Amino acid sequence: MDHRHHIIRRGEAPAYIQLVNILKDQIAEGIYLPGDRLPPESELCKTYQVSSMTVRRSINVLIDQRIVSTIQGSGTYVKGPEFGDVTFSMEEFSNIFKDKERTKVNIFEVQIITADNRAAQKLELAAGAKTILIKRVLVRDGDPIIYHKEQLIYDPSRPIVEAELEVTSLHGLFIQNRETKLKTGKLSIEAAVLSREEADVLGTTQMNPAFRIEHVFYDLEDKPISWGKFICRGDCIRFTTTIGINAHK
Amino acid sequence: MDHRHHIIRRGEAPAYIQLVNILKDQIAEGIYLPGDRLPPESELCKTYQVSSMTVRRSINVLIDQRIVSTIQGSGTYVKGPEFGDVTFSMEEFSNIFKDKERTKVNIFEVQIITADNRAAQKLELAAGAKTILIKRVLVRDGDPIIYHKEQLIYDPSRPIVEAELEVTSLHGLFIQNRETKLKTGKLSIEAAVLSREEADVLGTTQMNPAFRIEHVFYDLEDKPISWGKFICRGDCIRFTTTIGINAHK
DNA sequence: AAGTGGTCTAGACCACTAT
DNA sequence: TAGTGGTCTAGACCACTTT
Repeated sequence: MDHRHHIIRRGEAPAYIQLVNILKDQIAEGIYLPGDRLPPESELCKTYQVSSMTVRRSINVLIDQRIVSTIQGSGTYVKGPEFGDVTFSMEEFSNIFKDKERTKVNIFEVQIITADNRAAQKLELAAGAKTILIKRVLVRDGDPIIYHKEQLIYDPSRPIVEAELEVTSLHGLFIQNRETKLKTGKLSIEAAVLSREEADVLGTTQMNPAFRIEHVFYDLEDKPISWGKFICRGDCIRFTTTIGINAHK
Repeated sequence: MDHRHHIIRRGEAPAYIQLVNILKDQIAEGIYLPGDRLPPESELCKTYQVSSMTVRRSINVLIDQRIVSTIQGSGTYVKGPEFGDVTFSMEEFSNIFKDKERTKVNIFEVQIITADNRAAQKLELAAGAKTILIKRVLVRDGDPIIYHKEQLIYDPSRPIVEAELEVTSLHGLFIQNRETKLKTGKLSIEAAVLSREEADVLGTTQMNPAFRIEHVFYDLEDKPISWGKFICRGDCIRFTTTIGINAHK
């Protein structure tokens, strides 16, 4: 592979991006190996005829991408791929919800129930407080693939209106809108096997593998709004990612 | 909560970090709500007495953190938390391997076998080629929690030496070292239930939930080196993360 | 035309590391 | 002390949106 050794002005990508790509190419080709020191920034300035700020910005991008790390006063060093740096994105998962042509959300149960200990703890409620239980199923191409079970805090002083339910509506969670009342959330993924009820809802057999994604959402005052779980058929969902240098072309 | 409205020079955090925190605080307090436009950068320059480059850098940090997004020529807008932005880190998982006090890796099987179709495809080998099969189990505090099954390409023209096995040794994967020969990898997580063999190795009962993390690692020439799976007891591993604004204090 | 985000410079200054 | 990373400025220029 041939790689560029200078930066094109006018109408090309920004200089700092071009420099990022040049350095990434050189690392990917093995010109700089893990542990090697890159040329000092002052030298990169001269070589590529850019200012120190531009070089700095390029290096910062490489640091963000965990391709290099720096030691002040010493140099910039190429990192090897590290397992601990790996992240999995929920984007694929989220895209299932956004594809309105193929997917449909059915609410099949809504009722007001008394929170059990676990729910009360998660929602920071007194034991015996009331919550709204919502059960939804997400259907893609006619097949149920995600079962969502959620409890919302129920404040008797305020009437429940549809808009209230919308607070954590699946649509609102995945598509940005101006009415979002959520500030933060905590999520955790665990491996599970389907219970009888879950298997029934998802139209599959009990004991099949599944992901359970538990969530608690909080409002602007950091008070819990809802607690629930997405139960996803394991044969429909898989999280993938890459480690190391992602090709930029 | 009281929040600062000016930037402290001398000995404090860098100006751009302080500005990031000021803006994050204001968003967290609801002064700017999702969909709102932040003050123009020129105004932030005047208000906080910093240069445009410094403001820009702060905004870039907020963009990276998915707290705001910008529309050129229009403004900088506060985002609400979005599911698609969520990522899960393998850091917790990786830390299990790094804790050398509590964890031990046992190789309990090494043999040369003929690659089946699936292995040959993943490793880009001709059908019937030979691979080295390695089975390891990771034990923490005496309990087996992760079972690692891996096939390395076997090149008869090169003798197999210990160093060769080290290429994808668990240690090398998790701790950065200068001998890393890997360039990239592909990883995917699936939900699974333990097979008979897996349950035996992990000392638990069949049909328990588990994560299976499949991996393919590639060398500098983008040729596959190894293919394998980590099988993790579901009751030992859980991936957690947060959504929205992370408190900076 | 005016306002807003986005890139870039040339150099200053500071903090840290190596020798 | 010399070299290296890290922050910051004051202003220039460009691309895009809004009015």
